[in-house]
Amino acid sequence: MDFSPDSSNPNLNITFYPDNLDPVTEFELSDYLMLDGGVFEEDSSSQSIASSEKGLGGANEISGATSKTPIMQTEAREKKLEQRHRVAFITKSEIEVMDDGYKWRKYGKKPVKNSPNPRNYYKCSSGGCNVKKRIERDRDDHSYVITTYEGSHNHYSPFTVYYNQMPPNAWT
DNA sequence: CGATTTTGACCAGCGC
DNA sequence: GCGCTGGTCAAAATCG
Repeated sequence: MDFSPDSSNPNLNITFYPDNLDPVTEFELSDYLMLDGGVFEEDSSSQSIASSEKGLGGANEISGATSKTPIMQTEAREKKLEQRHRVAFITKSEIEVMDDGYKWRKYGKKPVKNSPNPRNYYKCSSGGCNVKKRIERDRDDHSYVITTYEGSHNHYSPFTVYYNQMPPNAWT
């Protein structure tokens, strides 16, 4: 709420969603890793999240997801969290809250140990959809933002809907 | 006026 | 059993 989606967030754009990333996007995906907690059934939906639903996977190089990732630690606690699709992104951006097309409602904030930065908890506010999202800044580089999605949406992103309804060249 | 953020309290799991 | 940590809830406040 401390930011207006229009003026102060030039990087949050619809163009960010479709297949090809728009050059306009100000932040760069420096690193992204996918953590899938041992799901009961070979649920490939977690992968589709990374590739299609996020629209980022496509041509992205999964450049060594180990370069700078304190997240790897959390992998340990991953084991106890079963059946939870988790996708973690490390994004370089000044703005932590990125508009991925869904409506997120913040439901909590916590100070992180070993970090001066708080961590924010969001939930998808669409009816019946209980996807969670966790946003936190890197404690070393304040310019990096760690975003973790948990679960899969029951519905399409509003942006995706628009995209599907629009003629192929409506984005130029 | 409805929806969303804020913030502290509450709760559960884990380690010692 | 106790205390710590991370995660969630809920009531009040705020925004559009």
